[in-house]
Amino acid sequence: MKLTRNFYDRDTCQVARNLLGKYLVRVCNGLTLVLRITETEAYIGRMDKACHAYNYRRTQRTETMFAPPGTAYIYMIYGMHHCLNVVTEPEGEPSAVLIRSGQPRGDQDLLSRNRFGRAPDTMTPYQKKNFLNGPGKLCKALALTRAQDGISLLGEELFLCDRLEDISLVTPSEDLLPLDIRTGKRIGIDYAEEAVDFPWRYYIE
DNA sequence: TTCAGGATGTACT
DNA sequence: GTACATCCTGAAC
Repeated sequence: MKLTRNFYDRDTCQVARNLLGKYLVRVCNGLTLVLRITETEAYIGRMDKACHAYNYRRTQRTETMFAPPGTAYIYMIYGMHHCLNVVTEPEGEPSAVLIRSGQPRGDQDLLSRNRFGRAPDTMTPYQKKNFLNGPGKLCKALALTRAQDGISLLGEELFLCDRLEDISLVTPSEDLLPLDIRTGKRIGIDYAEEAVDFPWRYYIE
C-alpha cells in the first residue's frame, strides 16, 4: 500500500531503515516513473550538526523540514543538483531522510531520457552502472526540482509504496528476498564535527 | 579503476 | 565572501 503519514511520523533513523526496498513513484505528465530505494541517510535537526536545520535553525530553505511528516524536502546543492528528502517526525521537529540511490523498476524510458537525454537501449555500460546511484542523479531522472519542494508524499504526484502491485506492476521475486541492511557514516558531511561519525547511512547490497 | 579538478547558484555569515 | 547532504570529465595507472 501507499505509505501513510504514520509511516513518516516516527524516529528518523527507523524511517530511513524502513525506506530501504520501498518504491518511490513519480507521476509526471500522466507517466509513471518508479525506482526501488537502496540507500538513505537520516538527518535530525534537534541534535545533528550535519542537518540544515541543526538546533532548529529556521530559514526559508529549512522551513520545509518543519512541515508535517510525509512532506518532500527538495533543495539545490552545489549550484546544479537537487536532493530529495522525506520529512519525518511530528510537525515542528525538523528532520528528514535523504534518498541517496535506487534501482529502476517498470518502464525505464522516461527515467533514461530525463537522466541522459537518450533511450534506455542506447545507454552505455558506464551509464547503466551510474544510473540512479546518487541523490542528484536520482532527482534528475525523476525530474524533481525545487518546484516540488514542500509537496505532500500522500498525494498522487509523488509518493512511496511497498508493493509494485499498488501501481499495477508486478513485484519481481528478487525484491521479495530478505534485505541485507548495512549501515555506515554519512557521505559528504566532513564539516559536521562529532556528527560525522553517526552511523546514519543505510543501504542494501 | 581511481583521482583531481571544475562546474555552478543559493543560502547564509 | 565562503561553503555546500554532488556529478562529470579526463588523465594516470
